[in-house]
Amino acid sequence: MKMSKLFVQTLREFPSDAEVVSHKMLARAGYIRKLTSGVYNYLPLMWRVLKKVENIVREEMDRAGAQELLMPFVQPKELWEQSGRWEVYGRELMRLKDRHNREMCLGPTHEEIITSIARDGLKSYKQLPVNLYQIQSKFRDEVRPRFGLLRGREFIMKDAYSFDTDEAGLDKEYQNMAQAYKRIFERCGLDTKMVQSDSGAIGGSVSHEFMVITDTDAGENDVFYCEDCDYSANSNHAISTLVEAVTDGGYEKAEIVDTPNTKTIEELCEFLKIPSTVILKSLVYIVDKKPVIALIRADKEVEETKLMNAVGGIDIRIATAPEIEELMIEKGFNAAKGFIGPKGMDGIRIIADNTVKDMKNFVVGINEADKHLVGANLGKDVIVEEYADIRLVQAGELCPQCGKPLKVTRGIEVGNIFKLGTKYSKPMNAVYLDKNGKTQPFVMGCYGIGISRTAAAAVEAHHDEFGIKWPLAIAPYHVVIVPVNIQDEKQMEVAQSLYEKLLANGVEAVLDDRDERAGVKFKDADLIGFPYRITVGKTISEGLVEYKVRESGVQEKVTPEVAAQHVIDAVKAL
RNA sequence: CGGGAUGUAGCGCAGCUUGGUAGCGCACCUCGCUUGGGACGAGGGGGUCGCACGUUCAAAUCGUGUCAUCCCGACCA
Repeated sequence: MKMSKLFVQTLREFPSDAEVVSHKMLARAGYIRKLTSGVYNYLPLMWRVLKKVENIVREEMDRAGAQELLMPFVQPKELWEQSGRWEVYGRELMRLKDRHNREMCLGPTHEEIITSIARDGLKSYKQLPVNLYQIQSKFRDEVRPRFGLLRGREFIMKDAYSFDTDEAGLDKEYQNMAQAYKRIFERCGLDTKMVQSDSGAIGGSVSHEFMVITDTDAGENDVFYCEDCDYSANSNHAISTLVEAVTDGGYEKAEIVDTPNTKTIEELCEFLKIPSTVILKSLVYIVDKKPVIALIRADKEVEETKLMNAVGGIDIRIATAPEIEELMIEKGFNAAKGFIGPKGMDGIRIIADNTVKDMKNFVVGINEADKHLVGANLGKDVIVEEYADIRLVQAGELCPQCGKPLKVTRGIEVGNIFKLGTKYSKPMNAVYLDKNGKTQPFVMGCYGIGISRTAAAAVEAHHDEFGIKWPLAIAPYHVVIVPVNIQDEKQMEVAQSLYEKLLANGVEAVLDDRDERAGVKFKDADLIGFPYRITVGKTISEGLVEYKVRESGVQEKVTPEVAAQHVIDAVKAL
């Protein structure tokens, strides 16, 4: 490709609406252009990158035995009613009506569709196992799209679905996919961590996420991991062993004491001269529009997804101050934000974290302003009927596998694998006949990779102040050849023949034939992120060109033949 | 959902307070000059100032509404 013909416009400045690196870089370097919130045009450079990621995914999925197909973007309501998700998926599901007023949606994922395909096409155990996948645009009407391609409303995803006769078969395929994913991300030049995760709205029991580790805001997930063993988990699923702490308040009897102006845990600790580990904290959440009280040791935080799962809900948020006051008044108390407690909250579901079990003679709110009950005990002063792990792990707590302190980092989720079991096959009556002629529901798994997110994550992981440093395997082009002065016949001649030689050897090369000053070409090359650059300049009089590696910054003066060979070898090694 | 901010040329912005028929930098086109890290000079093309209604002789500018975009928040007791 000649640079003069390449459809790209680099900008001098970062667009004002971008805040994360990948969004800034991709927009400024002319890869993407926003059409509307969370929806982007993939310009030619971007499309080349996306196709490369897709092809790597395709090759590895095929190698793993999966078969590609393509399902529709528009889906009928009826199938979603069969799975029960039409009601529960919420506003993220983009719904629309056709001219006959029939309700449809834009597919955010394809469990319903693939299950209907399997239901119709897989009749016998002899046809199993099967793994079907597609690469396609998805639409999710996010509450707040941001971070460019990392959290778009429309994005490209690879989604695969496996069908097995039993759990053992599913386990095997799950491992098979985990291996395929490792190869895929490695080939894309990404370091990923496979972490345990909650299975979320998609449902099912076991799941793992593949995270690109980053230390920026672009990583929207907290990942807890152990450096001494292989334990790692998303914060919504992580567990830990607590460091030992004082959980006995030491009070000799239960009594109500005045605790003026102690609306926060810190104020209460200071006033009573006690550690927060002997305070029982009461938090009000609204789960599926109904209040739920969560009890937890006050030095710990509640993990909302865990709480939601414990309750069995599908939507959760912390209650607002007015809602809390309303609840207190409804139960016959005066509004006293900061002093709420479980006592007298009849009819409200109360769930206590497991940390509460060990607490003795503790301090707890009693729904009265400026007062707390000290020396409280379970079964007497606080009645708990439901315990669960609803605690957010904190760095420094101990690894559940080996007992060493856990660390935390941020991660970008680029892939996930789920064991669905019969979550969809049962309600949708997707069954096959087993050896005994008996109908059985498929045992399913599903496996996703965010193609566009993977590309953006690669930029997050590989860039510097000057621009993108694409891994060779997913770079839009492998190399740019820069003749410093296109008026110089010798330079152009060498550049042109280098260009042709590289093309002939299967290298994707760009010849920067623009009549621009060298600085402009270098800036653009760095911004766009060509993995290699060959500069043909003054030193051509000595028969030398400059060969430069974008990733390392290493450059050397070599003959055109040697420079070409470097690139050809690198590309062949892919 | 709540709060805040912003919509003026492809991108980044000024002009708005104090109404008078739109400007700067980059990008783009032409010519000259220049050619190793975003040169310089001259000339040029491109905008119903987000949209609607209103006030006014006159609206980018004032008012109301609306749409869009971005950020923050959604109370940890």
